[in-house]
Amino acid sequence: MGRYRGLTLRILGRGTPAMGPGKAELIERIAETGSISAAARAMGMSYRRAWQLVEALNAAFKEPVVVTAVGGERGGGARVTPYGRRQAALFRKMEDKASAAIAADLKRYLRQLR
Amino acid sequence: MGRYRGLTLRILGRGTPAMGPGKAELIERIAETGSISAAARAMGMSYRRAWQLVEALNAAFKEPVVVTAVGGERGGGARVTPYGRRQAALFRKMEDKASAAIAADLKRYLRQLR
DNA sequence: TATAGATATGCATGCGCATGCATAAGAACG
DNA sequence: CGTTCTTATGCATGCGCATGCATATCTATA
Repeated sequence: MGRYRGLTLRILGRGTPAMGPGKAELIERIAETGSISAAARAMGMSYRRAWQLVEALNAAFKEPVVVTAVGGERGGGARVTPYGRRQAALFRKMEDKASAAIAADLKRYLRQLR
Repeated sequence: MGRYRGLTLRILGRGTPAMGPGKAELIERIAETGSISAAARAMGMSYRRAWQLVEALNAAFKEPVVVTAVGGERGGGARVTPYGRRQAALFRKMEDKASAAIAADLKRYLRQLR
């Protein structure tokens, strides 16, 4: 999982979430493992859901984020495009910047929680 | 509704969302209208859900965010405590700061969305 | 050729959650 | 008192969505 920051950031395109912690992690896991199913297993989510998230990502962005190839035994699989890697990395950077920008306020805020 | 920023910020206490755009708006509406039910109507949500969110808020924070009084015909209703007002306002401020901190990145990001 | 493992997709089942309805009880006002 | 409007709570119904299972198809390897 992404490390705990006490905050969640989500990017909305036309009201609907286009990128968030879940999709970012999925992209990173696919980049690591080279397959959607392995990434799904690693994250404890169903292959179906992971596949739908990939579909949503590719539909949301102007260029492909993940490209897939059918077949097993290392014949097929999924690769994150350089473009997709950039989007995931940029999202992480935005998370960091947002987190840093409100760090002081957030610290006080969290102290008000039971 | 809160104005569109292309982003959503949520504050997590122990992993569970303690404050976000929905709860913040609910607090603001209750402050305006003086009742949970009127706030719920204004937001198009069921009274039940609004009441549960208020319950969750009061449970999440160390001090009461909303205090209620039974009765109608302006006898009862709900008031947002000064403490609750501060928490909602501080959340809005964090939204602004986070938004400002990533504004440039976000602008480029949104341009990558279909 | 058989096997393993991957994408891609449909479908039934189930579960969580939101809604809606009902109810109780209280408070001000005519 | 009766009406109105509120908080507070329970409960049944329904809906959306995630899971799980099944299937089809494909690819490399043994």
